[in-house]
Amino acid sequence: MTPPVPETTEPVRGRPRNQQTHQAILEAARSLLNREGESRFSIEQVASAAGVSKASIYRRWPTKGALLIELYMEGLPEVITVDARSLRSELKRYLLDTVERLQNPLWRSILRSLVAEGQYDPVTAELLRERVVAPRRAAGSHLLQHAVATGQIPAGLDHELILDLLFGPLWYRLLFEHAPIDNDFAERLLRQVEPLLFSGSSPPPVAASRRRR
Amino acid sequence: MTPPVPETTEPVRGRPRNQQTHQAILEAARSLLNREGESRFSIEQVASAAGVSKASIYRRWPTKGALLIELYMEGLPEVITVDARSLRSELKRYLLDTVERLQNPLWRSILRSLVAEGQYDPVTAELLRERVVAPRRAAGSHLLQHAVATGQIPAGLDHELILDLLFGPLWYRLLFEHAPIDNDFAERLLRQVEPLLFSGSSPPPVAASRRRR
Amino acid sequence: MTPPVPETTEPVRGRPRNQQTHQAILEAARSLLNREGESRFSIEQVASAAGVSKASIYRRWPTKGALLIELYMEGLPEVITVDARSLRSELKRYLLDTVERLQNPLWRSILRSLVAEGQYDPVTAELLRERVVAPRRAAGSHLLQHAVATGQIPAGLDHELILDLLFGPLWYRLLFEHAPIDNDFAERLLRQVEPLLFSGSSPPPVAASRRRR
Amino acid sequence: MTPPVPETTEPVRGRPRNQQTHQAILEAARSLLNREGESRFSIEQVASAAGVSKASIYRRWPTKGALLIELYMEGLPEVITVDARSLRSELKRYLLDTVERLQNPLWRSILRSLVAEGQYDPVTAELLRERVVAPRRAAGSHLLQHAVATGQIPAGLDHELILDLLFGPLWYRLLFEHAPIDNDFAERLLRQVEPLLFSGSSPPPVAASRRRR
DNA sequence: TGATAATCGAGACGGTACGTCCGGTCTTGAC
DNA sequence: GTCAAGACCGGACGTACCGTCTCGATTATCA
Repeated sequence: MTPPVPETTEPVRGRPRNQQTHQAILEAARSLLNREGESRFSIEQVASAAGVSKASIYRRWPTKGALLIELYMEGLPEVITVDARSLRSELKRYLLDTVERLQNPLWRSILRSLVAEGQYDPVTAELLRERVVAPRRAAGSHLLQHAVATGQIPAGLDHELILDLLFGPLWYRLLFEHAPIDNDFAERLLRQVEPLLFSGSSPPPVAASRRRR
Repeated sequence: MTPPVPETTEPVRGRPRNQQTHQAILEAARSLLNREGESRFSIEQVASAAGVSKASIYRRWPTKGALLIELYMEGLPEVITVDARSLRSELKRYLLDTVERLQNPLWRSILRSLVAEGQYDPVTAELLRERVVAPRRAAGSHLLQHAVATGQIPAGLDHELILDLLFGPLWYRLLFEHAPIDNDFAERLLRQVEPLLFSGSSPPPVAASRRRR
Repeated sequence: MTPPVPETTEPVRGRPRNQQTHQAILEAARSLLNREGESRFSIEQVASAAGVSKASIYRRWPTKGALLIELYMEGLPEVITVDARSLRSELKRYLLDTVERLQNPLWRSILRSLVAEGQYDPVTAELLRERVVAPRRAAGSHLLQHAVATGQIPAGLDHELILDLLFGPLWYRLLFEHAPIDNDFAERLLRQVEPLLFSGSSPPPVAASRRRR
Repeated sequence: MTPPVPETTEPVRGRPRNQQTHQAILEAARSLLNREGESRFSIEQVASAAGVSKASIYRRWPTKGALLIELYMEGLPEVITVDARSLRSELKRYLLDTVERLQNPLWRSILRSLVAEGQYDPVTAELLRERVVAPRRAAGSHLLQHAVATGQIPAGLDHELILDLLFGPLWYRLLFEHAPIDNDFAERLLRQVEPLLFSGSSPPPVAASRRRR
């Protein structure tokens, strides 16, 4: 998706792909996923709901997982502009955004289907790591490094583990639904994780965070 | 789970279930799951591998998920004796045990299949919550409450969230395999979460984290 | 059924068969067959409808066909008293009796199920010939022979073929239902077959038959 | 049946059916039926013997009965050219042809399976009447009418009943196998039925049988 | 009074078949 | 080369019956 190099628009031989077909497929897939949990998400149903041949789907996406990933990407902001100046506010912003997206049944359905698919299909599993898990972790990692560089947090923290603590609970609640994913959850999650970041040996920089409340 | 009281053991009408059949099914299921990720886990294959009719499986487990849950339960210690005297050592023990179990491909396969199944089948989802998620959370919750009562940790901690922080990362790594689940992970997880519990240096813990409330 | 030799009532060891069970099975079978054509006639359903175990059925009747035959026999008069004095009146009586029985859905259902079963199961096929087809043909044959002896019909007629002409059309209409089996049918059948019998070289004995109309 | 007019041959959408698959199914079905009476005729076995998926069979024939009917039709001459000039010779030709076909175990097997199936499945029953029973009766009826028109047989005969007398005995012997269906049978059947048609010695037939009406 | 034995209901058991759904691939004619 | 349509094989689904079997309980005859 969104290749960095513009790839010299290779001259496209034969009939060009119909953009309407493309959209119809995505639209149908979305509407099927919206009927959350109501039976398995199948290519067959997408095709018939979109009035499209199965081949037209497989031509575009080699795998159910790939289609799901595309739907997932669509729901994300084009560019993730990270204001790395304040770690605290960035974390908060990220969590609240995520929580908001996860209120949407479609979004939840996409992610849950992706995880389900990924447990059996290694290709989807790889996509899931590459496109969903890794980028988020990379962004988080970058944020933490920058915060170290700017003295917001001490060096020597276990960044990997901190990212697990941030993302783990979100997936946990998404997949098992033992408890809601809402703003309250986001705030309590932050409140738990923050002390791990700003608990420097010397007086922790509590001031800034307080002002923001 | 499996109530200790025999509940008036109703008089066994009809031909009793064959324990060998029962074991053959479980055995076959285990061996199929062991060939991790290699195609979907299907009742059909379990039946044929066990030399058993499909009906004999459906007679015992109404659902693929129910069978998986049984396999999951088998791998657990009958009674979870929690030595609640020391929260710190109990947490460590629990995490190391869990990590060890998760080294086993079969165990991982069972849990991953369960999650996958649970994303589509509401019955399995419910089983998953009831038999897998809830008991663990209950035990953890009990542990924390006892630790409060014995003054090991301050009152007023956000137990729910702490449990999310403990279990979330485990599932996160299990399902996405972006990083290993090993003793090192367990120790680092503990090292991160402990300060949230034992925040103050000496017994009665009052700290920055509490002030923030 | 009804063995000619009384067979010395062998001493019956063990618990005797329950006559109520016996009747319950037959009753249930009848009621299932009465719901004509509504799904296959299965031992399983008979057992459950009769509140009886399948074993109790198989103990009495080795085969679905055997059970059906028993139901068939039940619908017949104990003794078939043939008044062989007048072939003409006997034929008429037989046909009208048969037609009347075939008005009964249960009776039709039994015979149709028997034929269906007999096409696949050689044991039922044999039963069908022995118990249903052969006795009727034997009676008819006997009747014809007596009529020859008493000079009612000429010698040298093709008895076998005449029996085929009498019974064939009945089964034909029963199995394909292209036309009803009613009194009109019986009378027209008789009217066609009679000339084949009473078409002696010399004036046929028309008088008697006319008076009966 | 298979109307001569091509009925605007709708433009064949999608991948056309594979004629080899089609033939493989019919071939497998035939070979299974040839192993006469050896177990029930099942779609499952046809599929596996033909190396074809069950779906490919159900796509073509909605019902076991429909497949059997197709096999039945295949064994018939495309067009039934009836030389109506001589009723006597036509009847003889028809009966001898039929008898010859019924010597073939496959043919017998098809018809017997069809009858069995038709006793339980109303759809097959209807097909059986429409495709097997009715056309033959229609042809016979037409023959008789023509014979009346050309003065070969008297008007006023009971055509329906005569057809029952011709076809009934054939089915009767086919289904119960109490006696063979051979040329001798055909000839004796004819010999019995003919007098009913050509009752008078010379052309314009008026006879005892007519007076009885 | 027991021992023996066939019955009873319930229901488990391995099989076979049912008819449907989906996965991914392939094959048409039309564009 | 794409498109819709839809055929194709394979595999799984969950259900229904088949005829046999194995239980504990019951009910008779024989010793």
